[in-house]
Amino acid sequence: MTFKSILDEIENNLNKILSDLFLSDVQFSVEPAKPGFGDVSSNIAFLLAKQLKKSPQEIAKMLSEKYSSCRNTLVLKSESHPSGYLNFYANWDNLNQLILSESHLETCGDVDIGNGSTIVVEHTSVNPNKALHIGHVRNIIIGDTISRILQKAKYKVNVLNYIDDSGLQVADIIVGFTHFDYDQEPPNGKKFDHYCGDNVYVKTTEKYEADPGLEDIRKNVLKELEDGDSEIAKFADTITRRVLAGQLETCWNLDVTYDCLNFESQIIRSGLWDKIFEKLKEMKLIEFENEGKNKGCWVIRGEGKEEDKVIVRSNGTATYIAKDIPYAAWKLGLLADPFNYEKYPSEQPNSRILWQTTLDKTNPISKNFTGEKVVTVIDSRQARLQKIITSLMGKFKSTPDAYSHLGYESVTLSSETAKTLGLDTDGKQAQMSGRKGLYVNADSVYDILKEKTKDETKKRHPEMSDSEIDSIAHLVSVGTLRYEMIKQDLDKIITFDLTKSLSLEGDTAPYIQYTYARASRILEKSNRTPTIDVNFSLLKEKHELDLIKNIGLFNLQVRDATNNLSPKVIARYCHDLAVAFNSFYEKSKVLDLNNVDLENARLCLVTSFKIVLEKALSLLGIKAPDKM
RNA sequence: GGGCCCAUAGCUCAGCAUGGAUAGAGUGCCGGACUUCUAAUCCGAUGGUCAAGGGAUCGAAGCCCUUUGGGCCCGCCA
Repeated sequence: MTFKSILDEIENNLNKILSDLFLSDVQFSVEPAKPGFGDVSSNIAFLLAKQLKKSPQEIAKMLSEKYSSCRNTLVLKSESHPSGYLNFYANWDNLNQLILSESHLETCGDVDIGNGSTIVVEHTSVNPNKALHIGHVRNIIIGDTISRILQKAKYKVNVLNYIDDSGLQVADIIVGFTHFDYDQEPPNGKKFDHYCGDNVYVKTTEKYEADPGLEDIRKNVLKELEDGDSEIAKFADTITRRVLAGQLETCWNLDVTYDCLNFESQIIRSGLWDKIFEKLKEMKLIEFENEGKNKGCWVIRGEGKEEDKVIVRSNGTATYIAKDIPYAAWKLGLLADPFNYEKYPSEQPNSRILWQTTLDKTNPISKNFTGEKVVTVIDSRQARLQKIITSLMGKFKSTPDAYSHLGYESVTLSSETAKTLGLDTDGKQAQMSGRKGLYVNADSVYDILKEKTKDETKKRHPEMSDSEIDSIAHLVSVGTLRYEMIKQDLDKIITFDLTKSLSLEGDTAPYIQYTYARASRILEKSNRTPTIDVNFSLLKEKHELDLIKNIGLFNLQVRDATNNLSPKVIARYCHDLAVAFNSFYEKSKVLDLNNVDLENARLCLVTSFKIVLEKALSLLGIKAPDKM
């Protein structure tokens, strides 16, 4: 137990007081207090004001008096504030010990919300015809962070990446290769995914605009992609897998890994659609139109004033959204699994095994990557389609919230950055576009950051070896990028600027990582093995207690982040922890105090801080170096 | 025409779910702190009609309604 212990103690006591007063069903809050108002606050007096026909202040006073006779181990005293709040002061001698010894446990920060149940997180899912750009990175980092948090909350998480290898975007580069003779080997050793995106895709789509007659070729290729035996499909398969390899390299470099890759082409060929189509008809979730503009189509009725959505065209083929329905149902385990599984040919960096679906029956391995719940990370431009899927899944499964769409706003380019890419936006931010070549690649951003952080590290540590500098710069670059993508709320647009967005100061990962390095140095120089057998009551300075309090809030933050599927909660927590430590660092010396007991106690605090920050950062996929 | 999201300090954002105390950070600008456990740091100063208007409430940045400004979505494309 952690800081939550004192909250629980207070809540229990208040409930007891309420029942003694024959009051019940009051949903009062017990929360960490704002600075200057003790350690814990409750709004209970406000809520009772009407019922008791007294002012909140009077009630708080009355409750505070009653509280003093409650059994307490963690509360020193309660106090009524003139505003009406009931504030509590912690017995820090006891609470210090509780929090700091807890922090050494492997389970520190764990909350049991998932209870071991399975949950699918699908993210990334980028068309395999181009390299990942900074907009995709937001999706990837949100998805990866959420899956780490859910794991901490005791879910068994299956991370999926959906590979749309039979769509229009893939058809476009295939047309480029087959009709415009693009070389299959990129020039000057360019990464294959970059080459396909920057050269083949952009240039091919330019040609469509110049010659509308090419549209037929494109349609034909698209059709052949769905037929697994066609030469085009086989060729496309080799191309998309090479692009995918490049994309995965980018993800792995950012410490993002997966459990399984699901290929759209295989979903199409598996016949899952036919099964779900029958089910939709049976359950009368779709209707056949006999007249009107959608005559001859199967549609889902729009709610209210919304338009009907065509699912099956009048020529009998399924639309884009229709392809998503069987996949969503498969993720929830609602369909018999038509796939076998094989290991992906390359290994992931953290040795997590990556599987991929296959329809090859020669060496059948079955696996289960479905989940009782599903979180699909897609940007909010897809909200409408995702709403339809969510509602359908709610009807298939008894638990209506089993499927959820985690939406987020897009990443746009600042006008300055757009200008460097050759687009004058008249001072406005610009939407990225893979087709128009208007984007900033993830790999380039990483490279820029790496150079920058290398320079910074060299400046500070001229004595370091190149490999040491390289590994620090890698951790800091990845951290910076990941933190930048996660620190604000999902519904805020991120305007990416090549210079401004890559700051290493202030509310950034390097700030937090630097704090970690400071702690590491203290422990290193102390030449002592950390121990928790110390006199905790020696820690009583305000900034010490503040740091301890922050350390004790870890599991509450994990709970908050999980319940709200909100990764930024953890980002803010890491930042708060670092701020608290820096304040401690400035004001309290740890070493050379000529006071062994105090030194031991402070070393214990530094150790706890380091352990908890490391765990919290790991939820963000960020590692901190011991020196930087 | 219908739907979703955003609006808080010069700029970028927390706080809003669950109304209550003094609306917080970062950044910028100005000033200060390296002979010290690492200055990618810290301290101070500056900076706010919480977009506007209305409503319910003892009490609103937060809840409800309206308006304005901005972004996005609404194809038998994917």
